[in-house]
Amino acid sequence: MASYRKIEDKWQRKWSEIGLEHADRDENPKKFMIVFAYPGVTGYLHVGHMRGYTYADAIGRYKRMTGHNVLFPVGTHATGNGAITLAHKIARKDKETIDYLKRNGCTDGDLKKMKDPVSIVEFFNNIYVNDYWKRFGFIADWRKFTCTLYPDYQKFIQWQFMKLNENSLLIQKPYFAAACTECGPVAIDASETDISKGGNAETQEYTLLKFKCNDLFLIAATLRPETVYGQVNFWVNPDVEYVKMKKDDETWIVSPQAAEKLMYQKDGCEIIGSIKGKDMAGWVCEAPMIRRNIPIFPAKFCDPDVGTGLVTSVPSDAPDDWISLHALKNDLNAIKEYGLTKEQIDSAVPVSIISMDGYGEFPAKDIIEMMSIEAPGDPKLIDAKKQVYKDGHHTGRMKDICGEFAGLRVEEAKERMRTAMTDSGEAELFYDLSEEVICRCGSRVMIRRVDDQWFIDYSNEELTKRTSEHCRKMEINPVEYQNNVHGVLNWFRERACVRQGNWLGTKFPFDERWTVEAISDSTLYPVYYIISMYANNRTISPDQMTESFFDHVILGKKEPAAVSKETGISKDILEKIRKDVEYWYPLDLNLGGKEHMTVHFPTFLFNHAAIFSEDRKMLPRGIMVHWYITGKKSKISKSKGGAQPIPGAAEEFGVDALRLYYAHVASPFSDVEWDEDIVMSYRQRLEKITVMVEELNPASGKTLKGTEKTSDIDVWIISMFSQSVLNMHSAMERFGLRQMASETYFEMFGQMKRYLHRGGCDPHTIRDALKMWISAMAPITPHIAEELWSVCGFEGIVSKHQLPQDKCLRSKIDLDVIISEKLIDNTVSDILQLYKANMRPKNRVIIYTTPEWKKEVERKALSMLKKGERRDASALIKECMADPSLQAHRKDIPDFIKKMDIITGDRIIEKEKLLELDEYGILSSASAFISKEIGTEAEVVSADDPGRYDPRSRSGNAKPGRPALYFE
RNA sequence: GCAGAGGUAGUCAAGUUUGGCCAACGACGCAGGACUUAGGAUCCUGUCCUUAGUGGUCCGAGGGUUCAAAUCCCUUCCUCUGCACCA
Repeated sequence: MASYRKIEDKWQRKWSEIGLEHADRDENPKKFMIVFAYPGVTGYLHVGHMRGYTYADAIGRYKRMTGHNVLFPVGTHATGNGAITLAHKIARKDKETIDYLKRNGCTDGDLKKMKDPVSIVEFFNNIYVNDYWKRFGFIADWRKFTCTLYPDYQKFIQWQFMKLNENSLLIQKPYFAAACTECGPVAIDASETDISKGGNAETQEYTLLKFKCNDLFLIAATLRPETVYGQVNFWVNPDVEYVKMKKDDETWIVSPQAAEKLMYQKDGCEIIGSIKGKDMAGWVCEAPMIRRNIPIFPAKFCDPDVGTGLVTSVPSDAPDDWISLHALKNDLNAIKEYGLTKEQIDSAVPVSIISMDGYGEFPAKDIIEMMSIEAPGDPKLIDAKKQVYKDGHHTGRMKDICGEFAGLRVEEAKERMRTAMTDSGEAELFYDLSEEVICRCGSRVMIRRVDDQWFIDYSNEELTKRTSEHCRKMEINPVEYQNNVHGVLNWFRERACVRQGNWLGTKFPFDERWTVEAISDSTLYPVYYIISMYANNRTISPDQMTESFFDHVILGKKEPAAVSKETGISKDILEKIRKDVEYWYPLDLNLGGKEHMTVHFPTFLFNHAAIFSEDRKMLPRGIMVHWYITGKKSKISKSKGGAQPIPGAAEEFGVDALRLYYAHVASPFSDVEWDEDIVMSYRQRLEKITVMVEELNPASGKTLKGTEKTSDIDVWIISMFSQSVLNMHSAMERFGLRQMASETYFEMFGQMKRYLHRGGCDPHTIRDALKMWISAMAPITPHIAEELWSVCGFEGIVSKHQLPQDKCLRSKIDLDVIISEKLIDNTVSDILQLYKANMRPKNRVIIYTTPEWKKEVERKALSMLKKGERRDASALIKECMADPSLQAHRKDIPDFIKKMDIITGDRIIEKEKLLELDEYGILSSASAFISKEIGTEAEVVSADDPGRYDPRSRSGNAKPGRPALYFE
């Protein structure tokens, strides 16, 4: 066989030549439309990414081979700032980036072309299509390729937002977003795509508590508003110079850093002066909620970067407060230095406010003792704080002292108390990041209030209900996701859908200062694949893609004549596109990685439900989620410099070996660790199969010198193959690619091996079997399948061949033959089992068949079972005793019945067949084969032969399907 | 925190929905043999202990239901994943 690369090229060219990839509407009512969630254009992909894409192609090919007209379009998602960031890095010759690009095959010439974001997207679009998808032999309709930056795609997105608006699903309200002071909104995630530091930061919601002190308000920020009943004093950092900030008609005191942050979130802020921390020590202020005067004490743990730099003290539940208060009480110098009075110090007595499992009166004290923390500033205090916070949140209840909140769980009290205080004007909300975040540009990222943010209202109850109901009718895999997608839909709230700043994407149609963000422009797009070709081949221009145009072709609204007049698109073309949409939609399967479960898939479902609200037959039919290929020990062969590039892997292993690897290595619903040795073992498996098929090749005429008479074994192989293909069909109803692969590359291979081993050699049988086998290979390993198909001289190309269907397959399955062959195999393996126990025959093995009376007893048991009677040994014994034909064996019957297996379900039919078998005939005619297998002469003796040779009375061990044995 | 997934023999990994062909598919690894090639070979056999085909133990741990549990129920330990302007 020629090299993999040659074979791959040859057949890919062939498929293209005959237009296999073109998906056009026709008269076939069975259509299948499949997409995978298109990738974001952020650089090269690696071998892990091909897993899901390969599933999509294999499913598409399978559907094509089972009578479907298949549409499998592909595209890319370039919205966002990935390409912008990359362009910057290339421009400033960032070493890491350049190395990474070159490692993946990027040349200096390519680099020169990658000057601006758009050319970068074009560059990668080309790589994805040619080096990944075409290289892997995908049969996708390339004419329909689209990218989110294309002007026609953007017209589609604008239309989509008009429709959302029409359905009252766009709302505007203030929003607190992470944003760079220079670049605008940024995404904070661990991969740090937008930012250079702080990927693990979280947005925290603080409650700003206002402490009145004459005409000033000291502002403390807390994450635990429920602890206000435990406030006994207030902390300032004596070393910090705080600012006085005018806030509407109040004057607030906060740290300078906090003032800056507040100005991004609140109106009417103005810095009007400053005040030293140490000057405030010794003051008294009024605590919110409890309305009690508490003293202000100095403490160095107040960090001006965290919250407001001022802290309210709840020693009962805050370890920092407990230990600082304790330290202060013993620090006479400090008391003197800051002019604190003894009364003040004595007044600060911890108040027990929350009861928690595993803690006493003062949780803060307990944890400090448990962790043996001795002084303020101990780094262990961070963990102590987290622990108390967590335990309190889970198990805590408010004590009686907490007024109207007494008895509430902490979780609930937190919400209620915060609301009570914000309502009364004693508190306000404030958002901050849990750690410092720095933008790619070097500026600090802050939480900024955006007054007129647009949202898609996914919290809309009617929409959620409708979407959720539709999900029940869908085919969603894995079933776990089908079950909990409803929870995800309910959990969805409004989602900010547009943003400002440096960002590639579609302009928001109602306000062009905004750009549609990356999730919201990739929800309804599968339907656009049906239309994109007409824009790609310039049948229509983006200008002509007006609201009416999409209303007509997607929703079937408006008269074609009117739309034609408005857009200048001919009526014929409009009708053609509309018919295409009606033909291909709904989408049959959307396939994507597990990361899509909580964001993309829900919005995909929501948007379809929203936009096709009047045409429910257009709602998607299926979703399949797949898990990842991960790097070895969390890094994909990092020693070799990162993940293996796709073209290199294709070269090394061959595309089909990789495709088989993805399909078979594990369930799609679990992560797999990339391991080259395992990929190699799949390559070897394909080689074994190739060698076997080539040797069997009916066209070569070099083997097959047998009797050429159809025998049991020929019936057997066709039965087994039919059963395997039948199993494939039933597995593929839920897209069970792994089982399909298992049947084809393991079961059928093993069956063919056994057929040859057993002496099978009928050319007609082999021809029929190969046809089935090779066509079963075509969805997963199409190149090798085509090559073998052609080597065997079969007509046409296998990718267009139809797999035999259920009815035809069932008619070819001969259960009797399958069971007789199983009897033979069982006999052989029983004998080998005895060899294992170190028993070896000196001369020969005698095989005794089952006596008729035992079969009769089992028949009676079966008929009782079939009548629906419970298995009842004593009734069965009675019935057998009464049967005159069993008289001779009365003594053995009870013992035999006790040892009988329990049979249920489908096995009843099999058992019935087994009881009708002519064991003696079958085993006698297979005795030559058996002898060969066991390496000793085998002789078959009927148990019902009264004069049989049976020196050790072994024949009594026989039962139906399991002959008795005697070694001598 | 919220939500979800999972622990199966040396390794990877099926089986769990619907309890009974389960000592538990398969692959890899390992051992022995065949062949005779220098190929990441191929073919056969074995791979928990024990044994005339039996019996014992076994599916994270501990209980329970049942004639029967890897599978159902409860408790417990451990691991992993996703969480919204990141696709």
